[in-house]
Amino acid sequence: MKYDFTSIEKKWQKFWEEKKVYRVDLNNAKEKLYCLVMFLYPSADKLHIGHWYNFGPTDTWARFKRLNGFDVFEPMGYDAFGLPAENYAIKTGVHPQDSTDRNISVIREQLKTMGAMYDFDYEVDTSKPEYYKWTQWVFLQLYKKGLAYRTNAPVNWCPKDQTVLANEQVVDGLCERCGTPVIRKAMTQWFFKITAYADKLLEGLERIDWPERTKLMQRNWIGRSEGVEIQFKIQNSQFKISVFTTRPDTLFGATYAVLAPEHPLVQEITKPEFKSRVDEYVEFVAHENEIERTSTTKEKTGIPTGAFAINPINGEKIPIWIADYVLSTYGTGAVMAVPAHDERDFEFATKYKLPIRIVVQPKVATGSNTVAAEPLLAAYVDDGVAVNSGNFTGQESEKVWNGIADELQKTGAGRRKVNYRLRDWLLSRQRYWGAPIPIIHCESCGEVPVPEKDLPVLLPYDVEFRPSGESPLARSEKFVNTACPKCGKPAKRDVDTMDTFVDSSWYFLRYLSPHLDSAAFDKKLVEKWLPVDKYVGGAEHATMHLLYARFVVKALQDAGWLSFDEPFQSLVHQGTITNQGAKMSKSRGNVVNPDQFVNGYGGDTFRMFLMFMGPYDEGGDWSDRGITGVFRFLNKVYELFESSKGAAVQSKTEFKIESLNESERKVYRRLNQLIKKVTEDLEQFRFNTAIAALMEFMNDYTQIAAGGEVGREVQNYVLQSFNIILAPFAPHLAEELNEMRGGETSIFASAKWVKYDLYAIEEESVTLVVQINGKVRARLTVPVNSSDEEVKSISLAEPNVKKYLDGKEILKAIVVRNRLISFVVK
RNA sequence: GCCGGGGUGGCGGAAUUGGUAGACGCGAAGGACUUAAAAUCCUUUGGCCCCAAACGGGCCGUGCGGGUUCAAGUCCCGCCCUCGGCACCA
Repeated sequence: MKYDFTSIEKKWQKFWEEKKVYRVDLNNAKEKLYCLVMFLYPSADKLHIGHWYNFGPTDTWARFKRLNGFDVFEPMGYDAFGLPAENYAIKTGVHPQDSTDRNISVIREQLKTMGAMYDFDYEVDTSKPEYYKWTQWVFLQLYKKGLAYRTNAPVNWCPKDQTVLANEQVVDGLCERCGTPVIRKAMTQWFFKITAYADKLLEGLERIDWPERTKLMQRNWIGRSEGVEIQFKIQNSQFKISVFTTRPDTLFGATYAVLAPEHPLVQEITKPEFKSRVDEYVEFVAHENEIERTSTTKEKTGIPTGAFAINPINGEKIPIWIADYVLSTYGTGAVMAVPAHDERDFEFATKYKLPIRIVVQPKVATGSNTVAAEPLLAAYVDDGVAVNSGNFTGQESEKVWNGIADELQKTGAGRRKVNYRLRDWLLSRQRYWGAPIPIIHCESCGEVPVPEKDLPVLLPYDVEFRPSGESPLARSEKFVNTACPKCGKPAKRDVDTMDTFVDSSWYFLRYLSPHLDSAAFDKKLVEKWLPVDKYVGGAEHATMHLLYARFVVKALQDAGWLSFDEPFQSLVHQGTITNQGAKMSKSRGNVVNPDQFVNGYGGDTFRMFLMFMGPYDEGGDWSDRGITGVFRFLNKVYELFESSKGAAVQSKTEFKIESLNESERKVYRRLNQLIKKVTEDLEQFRFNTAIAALMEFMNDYTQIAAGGEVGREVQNYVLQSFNIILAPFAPHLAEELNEMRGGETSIFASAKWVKYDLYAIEEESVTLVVQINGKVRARLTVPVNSSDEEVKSISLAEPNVKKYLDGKEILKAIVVRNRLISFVVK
């Protein structure tokens, strides 16, 4: 019989589903293990290679854990709300709900061909009222804690599509869909106060097992910086400007101050004779688009206001400018400019001929490190010794930093302050396909949250969702008009929907009880199963989903709903699979469809090939070259089992190595080495080397066994063990082979991972090299753990060694046990 | 510009963390089986060289240039290329 992967895979998929092999008793599990992949975005009706690459290997790890006795919960679901479905609808007229439902039913069938342990009774679908009712509930919990608020803020606006865009839809300042430069527009928007958790989000990173680079990205994104907020009085004015600086030690070097053009004080302080030019400039900046405004290569522009600020440290009068390089959204929206010690200020001061004063000199002023007298060629931004700094002159930067901060604090002109780069999370979308925000606006009561008993606020099906600049829901009279829950008078619903990242920031809580209709999640189960033990997904979510989910969990903990504050204890990123160097995407037309490989080689071969390609976290450029290697391997395995059909499934599991003949001993040793290798590699997601080891073993085993010296008992033991360690990689095939050998149930229900015999692993002899002055001159085979003296005398007897030692004096001989001997000669 | 990952045969990639570079697989070449092809199996396969030949020996070789060491893909210094993230965050 040939390896008929098509019927084998169908057969076992059906078996698993019917027998509910992967059903976990969530309440009574003893060794819980929650293994999670980032759920699917069903914007297209097909899985692509990236999904397989994410899900397949993760399932292999999960199966490995299951065989090791864990109660593994491995769910799958759909992140079904979102723009792609809506855009598709706008283009084709197919309602997003219809296209999403259709896509999901196709995808679900495709998922089954992967042979993962998903229990489809535990699916979640974020676009279903039974799910988003609880997304709305989550919103209300945050709202109650004062963590959701509405305010007027600048958002990304695409003038062509007449719609607001999510940040992630703005690529290099352009609208992702039509390529039009995005502009900023002030609109009243909903925010989550994620900045209130900045320090907690930083602190939590210390306690979780995540890739360092991901933690670093989050740290950078949060961007904590310690500094001082300093008040500058304004000459002849009751106003003050407040600036944030991380370099109070350079305060004596401040030669001007700058406000962001949007700063509220601009209108107040501008001198009448400067007003028309200032207004003109503010108008000009407002019309700059995102690329122009944020480009670092663009020349900075600015204009004086005619007003002057008083430097609180020395009473000096400095001009106040407005300039586009100061952001209104960070710190106080105003800076003190120290051109000698800040690159941006230096560039600006040089351009506008503003004074530059050196107040820090390098500690050791030697060579190129010397800061020469003016004119400076570049800003000196490092620490050093203060100069031109009043009483502080001569002190080191750090001392000056604290000295000036203390003095400002004493005089009330400043205070130490921590600032963050992180902004609050803008969660409202003027879009149709999302969860409605459960808020009602009442003329007499104002903003009123929808009472929890009235959830869900249903998303109406029959809505004109083509974009026109206002929320599509605003056009649905039926939706908008309601009664105020407080006073009963006519009121209007909030017409915005939530960012899909809200949906995905709590779904891992819902999986355990997806059909529960009395709560968002089953508290008892969540306490038992969370945090997620292993979370696997793309690194592109490092500063979005992975940050949002951490925030929501922390907020829910503070609201008393959870007892833990980190959702994902351990995180792994799969690498990205590219095609001809570019990310696979529909718009590039370079998406590779996995079906052709599933049909041509089978799901087992395909998932195994993806694991064999290279290190899991590196991904790589797609090529199907090599898939035949894995296919051949599985064929060989199949044929080997086929040829020994009828051998007992129950076999001896341990042998005394002394009682075996030479071939058997070799096989037994190789097998135990293999088990050790695969066990260690799987633990660390090193699938490629584990598979290479499986192949090596097969090669060696068939060769040794061909000698005919390997007895039946040992053969049985080898097949039995080999099949178990193969099972996580090729689950369908393993089931079939197990059945061939008389197994009566699923191998995943009956078998246990094989323990290796440390004693059996040790080799009897090793090959070691002889080096003379660093060059390899001979290789010898000696008994393992031979003594240094033995090794030395054996190597000295080698002809080639003799040749090179002839007439030389041995200065040193270094022996590395079981590795090498190295002679140093003269 | 800043931060992080990575450069190893024709290709995907191994290498116990300083100790036999190129495991495993693909591809290629030659051979066996076959009327033929496919499939399968066997042999060879980093480059150059010495020898009549060897399953013998030598030299070079892990992006480039230096260094440390008995020994460097691995450590140090200085560059180049590439991928990812951030990008006027004061």
